[in-house]
Amino acid sequence: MSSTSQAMLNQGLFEEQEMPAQMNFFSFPPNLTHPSLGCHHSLKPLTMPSLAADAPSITHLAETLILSSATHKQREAIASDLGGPQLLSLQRSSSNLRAWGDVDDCLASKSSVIDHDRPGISPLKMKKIKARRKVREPRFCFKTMSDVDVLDDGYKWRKYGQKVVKNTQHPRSYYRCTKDNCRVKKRVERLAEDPRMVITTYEGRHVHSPSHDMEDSQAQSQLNNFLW
DNA sequence: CGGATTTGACCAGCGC
DNA sequence: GCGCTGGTCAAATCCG
Repeated sequence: MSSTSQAMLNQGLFEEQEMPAQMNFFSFPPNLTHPSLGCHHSLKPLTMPSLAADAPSITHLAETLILSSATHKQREAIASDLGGPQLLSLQRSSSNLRAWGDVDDCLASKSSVIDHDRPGISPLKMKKIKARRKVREPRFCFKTMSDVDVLDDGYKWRKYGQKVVKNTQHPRSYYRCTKDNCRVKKRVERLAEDPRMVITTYEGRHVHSPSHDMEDSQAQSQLNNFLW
């Protein structure tokens, strides 16, 4: 386990919160650790963007996480700590409608529905929709408590920008996956109200595996079988 | 010397 | 149309 990973503290799972940027927001640490488990299970944050093509299974993912990684007793302990199964359900709220809309679009395109085949939508409106869609890919956000800004998620990132955003004290950093043809991006910023909290936002979907091997590979690979 | 980071400039979306 | 803001580009700089 890397020092970066060790710096992370859990914040609870799938606790949806209001975010100004209208995105799916999870308090979901990249490296999930639960005391009732004898080991930690590294969950790559990019698991979440990968769900964009299979949005209805987000709740299933949470359930899979628990069901696949622990004994019956341990599952009960986790569920109890999480406040019951309702916390594992990702609801569609007003705060993430746009992101969900993109997910829906993704699902629609998966079923081979072509935009211009849709009846009742004017070409102008379609153009506007496409213009917005070009900018807004499904995004997924994680909140972790960490001393370091860049969390070790197994992928290699190159920083391409930094910006001070309005009403925040801390700059937002922009990263791009270094892999060729992989257009995944992530943004990293610290929470204004609590600088100890790091907000990591992923956008896009990796077309490759992580760039380096993770430790405790057995549990890792077992879990990955469910997630990738 | 090559790759990564920094940082000011530029661009595009959005609200008024 | 204009100004504000977030996101990206790319030249300069840093660093191993």
